[in-house]
Amino acid sequence: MPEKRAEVCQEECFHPEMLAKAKKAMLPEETLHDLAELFKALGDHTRVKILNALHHSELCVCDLTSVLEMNQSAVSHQLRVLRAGKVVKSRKEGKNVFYSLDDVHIQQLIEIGSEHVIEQAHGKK
Amino acid sequence: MPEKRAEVCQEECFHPEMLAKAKKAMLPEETLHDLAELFKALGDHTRVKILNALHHSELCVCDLTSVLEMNQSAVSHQLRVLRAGKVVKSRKEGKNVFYSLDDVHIQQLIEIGSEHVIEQAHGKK
DNA sequence: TTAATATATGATCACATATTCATGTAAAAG
DNA sequence: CTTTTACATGAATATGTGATCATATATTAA
Repeated sequence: MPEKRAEVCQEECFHPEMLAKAKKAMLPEETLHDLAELFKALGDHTRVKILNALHHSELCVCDLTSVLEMNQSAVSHQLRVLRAGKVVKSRKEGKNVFYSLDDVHIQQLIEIGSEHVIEQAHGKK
Repeated sequence: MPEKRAEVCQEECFHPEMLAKAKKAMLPEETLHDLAELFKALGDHTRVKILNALHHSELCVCDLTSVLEMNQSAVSHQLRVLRAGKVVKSRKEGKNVFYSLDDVHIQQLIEIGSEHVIEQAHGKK
């Protein structure tokens, strides 16, 4: 009659070789942290829409409010998140601030992600 | 003396050609929604760590609790999110449930994302 | 100077979400 | 059957987050 549940699984549960390999191949904690922050920055409906709009050319904040049909404050707040997450970069020109995707990686993430969800939606086996 | 702020920006703010192009090239709402959900599923420290562990081979829940050094309940809850987001798939074998990345797209997202954050961390100009 | 425009940001609030704890379920062993 | 093991899940709670409102800043024009 065990007094409490085991804290960890029993030995027979482990798969030592695969487990050792997996542990060895883990990225450093800092990289994993940054990676989670990156995907978190991408993981919002409004921000995905912004990135989609910026896919082919830079746009100013005002252009984005027009594409998104949202008020300027909400757009600016989300742009802040994207800037902090190094997902977009900005360029000031007079009263306007133009935003664009930070680099080709971001483009690729959007493209590959789109492919994935479109395939899923088409009900592949 | 304007009684309230303008609801939308003035005409001189817009960049009609780029704006029209951007609007035309927008992905369908449903795709954008799914894309945001996909990145949201990836956007968490625990889940990123799970995906990193699964990068080279499938692992059972118990293996994952060992890699992550977290209790089984927390791991299972996060696996549920990953399953719902079609990020991982599972396979039952006796008492064990083995998880693996859903397809090559997920591998690519992890790889490209890692490249991006590692470049950023190395302070490129 | 004052006013208008484009953008940024702090505060608030409602809602989402990650972890923990307790418990449920399913498979295998005794 | 009962027990054990591996995993799933509901409830509760604490923390995070997105939209709105009001306001601040910066640039340009009058």
